[in-house]
Amino acid sequence: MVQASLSLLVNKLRTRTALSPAAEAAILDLPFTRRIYDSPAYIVRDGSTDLGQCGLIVSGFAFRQKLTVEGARQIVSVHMRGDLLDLQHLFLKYADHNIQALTRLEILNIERAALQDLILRHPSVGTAMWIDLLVDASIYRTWITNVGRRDARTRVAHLLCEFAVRLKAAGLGDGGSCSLPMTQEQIGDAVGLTSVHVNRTLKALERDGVIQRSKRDISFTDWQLVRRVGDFSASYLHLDQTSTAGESVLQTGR
Amino acid sequence: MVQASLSLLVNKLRTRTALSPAAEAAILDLPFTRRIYDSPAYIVRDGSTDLGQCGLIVSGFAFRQKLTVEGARQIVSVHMRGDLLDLQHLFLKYADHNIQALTRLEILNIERAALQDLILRHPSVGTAMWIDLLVDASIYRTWITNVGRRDARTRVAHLLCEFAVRLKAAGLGDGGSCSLPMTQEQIGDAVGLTSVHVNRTLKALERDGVIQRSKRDISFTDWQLVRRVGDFSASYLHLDQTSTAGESVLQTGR
DNA sequence: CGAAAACTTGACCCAACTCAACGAACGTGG
DNA sequence: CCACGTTCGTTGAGTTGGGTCAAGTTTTCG
Repeated sequence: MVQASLSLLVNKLRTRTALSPAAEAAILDLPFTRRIYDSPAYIVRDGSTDLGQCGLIVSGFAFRQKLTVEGARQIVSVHMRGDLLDLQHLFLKYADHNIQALTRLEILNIERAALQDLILRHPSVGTAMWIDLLVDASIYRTWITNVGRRDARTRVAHLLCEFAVRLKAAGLGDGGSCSLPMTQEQIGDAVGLTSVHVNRTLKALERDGVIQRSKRDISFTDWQLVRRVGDFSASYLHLDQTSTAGESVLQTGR
Repeated sequence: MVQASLSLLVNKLRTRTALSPAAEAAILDLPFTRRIYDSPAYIVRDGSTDLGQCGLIVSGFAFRQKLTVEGARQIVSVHMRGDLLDLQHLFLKYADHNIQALTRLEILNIERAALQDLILRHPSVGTAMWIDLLVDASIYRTWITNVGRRDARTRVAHLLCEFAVRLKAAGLGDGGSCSLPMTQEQIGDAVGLTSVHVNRTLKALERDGVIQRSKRDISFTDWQLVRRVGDFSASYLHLDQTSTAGESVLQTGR
């Protein structure tokens, strides 16, 4: 049970780079505490200097978010099972954004000091986390591009594609759907639109046969079509970091 | 002369975390080659697997950029003296964006292997670079927010504020101006607007006394005013990582 | 079962875009 | 150092994608 949780971290880091057996053992030996958050709970607050823990998501979803003076909210990333939340703050003095639970969230907290120590002792772990950071940065760049230069239809479709691929990579979906627990307002906050316009956009995508919806579940029958509509190529997710061949989670189109 | 160049890297990393004398010496001993790029030259191309070098900017400016299928361009970051360009790709198999020279650019190329080795031998260097990565990520998050949730006036002012602060931190400006060698089209590509609208926005900011312009130089007399107009707080730049007190490059307003 | 939250839909509006023309600055070669 | 082509900046007129407001309707959940 205990092992099962930290092995999630091992598996995650393994997708980033090869780990030595000693490193894997050391990860499984990390001390941790378990914690549950309920939906709108803050896990980290912007400006907080209390960054002693690093959270690993075991189940549920979380998102990072920033607010403008006007009170507008921008979701800058969404995280799921296997993601490390506080790598982004591991060496910083204070948080520069908020992290919030999107759903009921099961977190495994690891002491910052233990993690820093682990990285020192096992460089491959440091490398894996470094790569994780790089992938996050790549996603940020893609989101800037998405929000800055694509129209509503493309933006929303792109987001759906990203989630479908990431959910599958996290072992949570089949790649052809995304049962994302986001409200339309939250989707809007992620792609820089209003909830009203997200609603119209989703309806249009459904009308055009690009997506199917039932409740909050969104699915695709024609992956190539969604990809095209969303101007999506999965390469920025760097899911093939460790694979030698070109086997990929989904056809990425690069 | 040779030392003078790599000492730029030492100084840069020192702003991220304390370095051991041995680490500093090791940095100064890194083998490198110098290279000049002229303005629209590509330094790294999206998809490239040729990521053997890591470039340090000695003089000039560079930017990262992504293109959509529609051919629209989004500039996702701008870099200046002291910035490390390829930390973003150091452990990845291929580039996920383009890096281009914004001006004539003097780069100091360090072998990826030498850098990886340095990080292994001197953990403080790894930490400093890690922090550098974290700050880049923080800037990305801020840009997503800027592009996704602010109006044109605020967006442009925010960008100008960021550059003023970063230029000063890089020893290139007085904090009250930014002589940025960007065309209005490039500014537009950075904030998700058209060049025409950037032009109108800059004129409006000038008319309202927020900025002054002569040629491409933009300056502020009233920093607090620009900050307010741009909804800017410098905290996301984490410039006070190593300072113990609250001394800051500019009044950051947090 | 009832209240609150989320989703829909319509009518109207406006910030930013497009297109287009022109002027200013810049660099390059003769 | 000047002529000239090219890039960059400026401005106007008209258009539009997405926002706002507001009133339902449906879903969710205690």
